[in-house]
Amino acid sequence: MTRGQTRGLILEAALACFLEKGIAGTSIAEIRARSGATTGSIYHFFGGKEDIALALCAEGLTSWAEAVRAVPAEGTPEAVIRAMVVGVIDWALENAAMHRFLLQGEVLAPVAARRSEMVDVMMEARLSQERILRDLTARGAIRPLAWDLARAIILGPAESYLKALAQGAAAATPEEAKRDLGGAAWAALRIPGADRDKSISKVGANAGLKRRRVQKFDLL
Amino acid sequence: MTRGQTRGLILEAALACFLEKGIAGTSIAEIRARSGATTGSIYHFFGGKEDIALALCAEGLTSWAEAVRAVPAEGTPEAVIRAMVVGVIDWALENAAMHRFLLQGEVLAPVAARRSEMVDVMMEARLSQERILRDLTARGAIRPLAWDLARAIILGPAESYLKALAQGAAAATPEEAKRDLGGAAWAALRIPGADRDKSISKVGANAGLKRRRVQKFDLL
Amino acid sequence: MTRGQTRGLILEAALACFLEKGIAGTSIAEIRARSGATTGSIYHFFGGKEDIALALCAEGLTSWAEAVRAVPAEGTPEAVIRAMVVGVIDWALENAAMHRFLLQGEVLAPVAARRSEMVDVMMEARLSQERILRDLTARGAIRPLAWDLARAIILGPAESYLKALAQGAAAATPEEAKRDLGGAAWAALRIPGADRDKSISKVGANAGLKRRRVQKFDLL
Amino acid sequence: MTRGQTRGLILEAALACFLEKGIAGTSIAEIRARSGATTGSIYHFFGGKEDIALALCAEGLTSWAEAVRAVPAEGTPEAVIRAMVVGVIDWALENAAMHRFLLQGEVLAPVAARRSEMVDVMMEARLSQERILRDLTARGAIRPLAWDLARAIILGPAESYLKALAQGAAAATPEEAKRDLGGAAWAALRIPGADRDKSISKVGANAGLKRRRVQKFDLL
DNA sequence: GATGAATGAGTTTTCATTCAT
DNA sequence: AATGAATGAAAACTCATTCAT
Repeated sequence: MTRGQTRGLILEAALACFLEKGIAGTSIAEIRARSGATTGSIYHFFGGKEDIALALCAEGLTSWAEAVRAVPAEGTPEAVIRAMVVGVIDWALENAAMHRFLLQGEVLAPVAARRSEMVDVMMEARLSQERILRDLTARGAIRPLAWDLARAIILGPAESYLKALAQGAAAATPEEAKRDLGGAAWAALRIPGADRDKSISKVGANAGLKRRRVQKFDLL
Repeated sequence: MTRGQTRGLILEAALACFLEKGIAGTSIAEIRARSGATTGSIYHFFGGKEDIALALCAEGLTSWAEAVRAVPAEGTPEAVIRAMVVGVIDWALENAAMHRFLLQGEVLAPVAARRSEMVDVMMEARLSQERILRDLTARGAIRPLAWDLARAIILGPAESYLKALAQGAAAATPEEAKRDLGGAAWAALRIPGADRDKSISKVGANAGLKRRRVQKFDLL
Repeated sequence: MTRGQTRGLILEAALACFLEKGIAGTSIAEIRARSGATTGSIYHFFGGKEDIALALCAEGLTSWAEAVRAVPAEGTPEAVIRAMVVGVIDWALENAAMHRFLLQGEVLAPVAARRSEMVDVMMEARLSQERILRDLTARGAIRPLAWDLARAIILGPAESYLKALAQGAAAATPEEAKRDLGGAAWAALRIPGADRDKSISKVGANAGLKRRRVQKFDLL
Repeated sequence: MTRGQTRGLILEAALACFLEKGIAGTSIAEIRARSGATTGSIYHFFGGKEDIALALCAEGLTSWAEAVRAVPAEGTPEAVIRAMVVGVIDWALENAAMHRFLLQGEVLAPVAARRSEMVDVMMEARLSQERILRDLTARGAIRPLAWDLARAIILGPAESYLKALAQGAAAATPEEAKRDLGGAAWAALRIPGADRDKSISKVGANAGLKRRRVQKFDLL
């Protein structure tokens, strides 16, 4: 094994295996064979299969959180809502393997339980979504809905579509999805009579935003 | 073991185990311990672990399909859309464990492979959803979207909410969710200028409805 | 494997292996080979290697405790002291393998930690020794020594001899040892001028005997 | 790692590990963790685990042999016997860890097999004990007992006491033990009617001392 | 129907040891 | 001297499944 890259090869191979057969369905031997690493090396770098999954998870969640935080919060309300939908879909397309890995139900629960740094990363990402939505609501730019329902309305359809896409069961192209699901989210949240072009110059002060405790997480 | 209920206890225990650790992550020994049945009993009633999962799956899918088909297809377009959302949420709340079980990625593929009658049950349920949406589209009652996108817009938010609810991370009550997510779905799909009260008397002929190939399945 | 005797065969084989190579030095594979049982059977009956050792230990300690309690506490003081020495040596000779097993330092510590029933068994055995010695002391039949020193004086030499015997390094025969070590113990504890033939009819009331806490154990 | 003390740290850590879990039960990784040294360092200084044990053993045996040889063989028989008991207890108290290490059954056999110079060291030490006892016996100063029984009578109780002490189960203080176990040994070996003060001026010629084959070794 | 001992292949994990840096 | 990645054989352990009772 070429020195210094073993750890990465193991993670790469493990991700591929986990996607094909699930974590529980993958054996260390398969990871070993696929990565070219030896048994000893795998246990040199990781505590075991679950630890590999956790490492992948940390990597994926960090990347996802960055993407979430990178969603622009400025522009018209419609642009902001659409950007959220586009952000999710783009990240999932660019990180297809990781996205499917994180969707595997068995993945996130152990992370929340064991890796508190990861919990913080996710909290922060969700907070940035919450901040945007609460601000739009406060400014009367979208309908006054419970924050988690607004989030479900914006991101739920995207996730539904992405799941179908991952399974090869999607009829619409990603471009159509971004356009139509973004449009649908805006249509669902906009206030019919309101001005349409009040652009947001800067997200207002987060005054009164209280961090509610959220114990478990999902990407969407 | 009290006579005649062993089989049920095994299914119950298996469902709980599968939810906690996934099918592959659950061992027969765990089902044995949780159900109080003996190894021999389990193999008396079932062919093995996968067979138990299949039995659970068949039970769940049948119940789900009934719920889907029971959604009234008559009334105003808005009422129909809202009924779809309410139907999903109600079924999931009444069958919480089964709902989460069927959402596990590893569940449905083996069913599709082994139990062709289950595939028919699922196809028929999905077809009934598709039929309704295509009909609404054809009549100009909702926006003309790809069928899978329309489905994602209606059911995606509900699923998102249900996930949060199952994790204890939902702020809104089920009643709020049904009302607001139903409303959002309708707002997203309705055609702004159209008459609002054209009620559907009967779902039109399935004319032109072509059964597209769907390789994998998801409830939502 | 003939039904119903597997567990015993495993214990038997394990004892032989442990004596030859120590617990840590014995592999499950060796126990499997020697017992004729399969890996699965070993894990069916025991939790692992340490659990087998614990089971052996429990067996051995119970047998030892019975032997200790069976030592007659009546007769002349000299006879009582000699009986203690003889009791230890006889038990060790009759249970040679178990005796050597229990002498392996690694054995007793985990037992004390994990099996409280065993701790009770040993406490009781030691208590019966303590009772006898305290009674002799109280009656002025032996020198007034700390109870643990009296015990060391009586049983220490026997244990020393038995260790040498187990290693094939003993020059004296067991008969000589019982006679001479019994005699030595009596010579060491008797009070020179005292009557020699005050026979004990019955061990006196255990008045004032307070059970001191003893946390760790050794056979002798 | 501070220069020049790595080797010592490794030995120290290894001794602690060996005492806790035995040699076979200790892994190089544990010694590494406990010593703070790296795998490479350990193999730089030692050939492997057994080599570390051997080094410890050599160190301990040399110290023990010196203590044994330092026991004064002159004075009254009683003083000589008492000095043997005191010598053993004092050495064990000053070298508590090493004492317990050398008592572990698995320790001495490999040494005897691999390090012939160590065998000589041990033989010589035992020989010096044997010489004293044979001389006392020959002069009629103590009872005529098999040499190994005399040794057991003198050192067995001390060892019994030391074991209890190491386990925290000893009631008597070391001072009491030295006094009372020394006294007991003398009481057990003295010849009742004999003169009490025949002091030994010099250990007699080793006339007739035949070196018996001793296959295995024990400190006591 | 029910029981739980028995099976043995497969999987996970440990560990002494080597070696390039 | 020191480091820690890499190795791979050996050991520990799991588990679905069979079967005599």
